Amino acid sequence: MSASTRSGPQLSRGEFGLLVLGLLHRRDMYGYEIVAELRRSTEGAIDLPEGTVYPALRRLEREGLASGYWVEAPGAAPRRRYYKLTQAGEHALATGMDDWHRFKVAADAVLGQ
Amino acid sequence: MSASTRSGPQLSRGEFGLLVLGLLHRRDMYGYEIVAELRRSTEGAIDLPEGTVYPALRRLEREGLASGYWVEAPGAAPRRRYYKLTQAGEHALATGMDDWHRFKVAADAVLGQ
DNA sequence: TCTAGGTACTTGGCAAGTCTATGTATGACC
DNA sequence: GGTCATACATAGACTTGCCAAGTACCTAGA
Repeated sequence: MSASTRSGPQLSRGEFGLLVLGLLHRRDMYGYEIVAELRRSTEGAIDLPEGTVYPALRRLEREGLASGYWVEAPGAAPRRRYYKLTQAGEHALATGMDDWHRFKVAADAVLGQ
Repeated sequence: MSASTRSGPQLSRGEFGLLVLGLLHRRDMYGYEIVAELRRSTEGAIDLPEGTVYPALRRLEREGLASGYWVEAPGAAPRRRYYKLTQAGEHALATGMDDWHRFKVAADAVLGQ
């Protein structure tokens, strides 16, 4: 045997899920919009493909952190699946931001700022 | 098709590899020492099990970012496999820290600091 | 002497997340 | 009619992270 007892989650897995939670905290959004908004607001620094975002949204929904609903788009564009943070999602966001902050500080310490 | 051309790596992939590179930049280290040092210097915020660190070291070596060498331990303790950053490793560290910094800023912007 | 615990590395295998690529469908524009 | 943008979906590959277990040796203590 080896390795002591481990504690909380190690981040870096589901980090993108946290970002999505952060966006949904502002307002309800749909997948395609999230991709665009992420790219826009980070000036391309974070550029997640649809193949990452859609599964992430389904994950969040499956885990009860967000709930989705269909909205017919104006005109006759493709309908959109909007997602809304649940209360559990708000809580997970708070916890996740805490973890993120601790991780950031720790990583910076290791990397020499 | 969709989603424009993607650019560099998205970080959060190989983030732990970056931390290891950061440690090796200070001085040559061996696996068990890295586990302990990471835990110590981050006050437990980053606590990687051996099952994560040893494979990571092998990965770095396979990719030419670090080179390993055996050292007989003083006394008659188990021998240690030390790792040293290669030039490519130093370069990858610099690039990785750049990416990390950009990611951090972008993520904080999304999360509202 | 027997046991426990620390050091140190290794490996198998699963679970999960990410990304590429591709597909569907629609409407707008030229 | 062809192209582009919107919008969602998913299969499959790849990578990572981690648990769990094992090997081997040494020291300390009962």
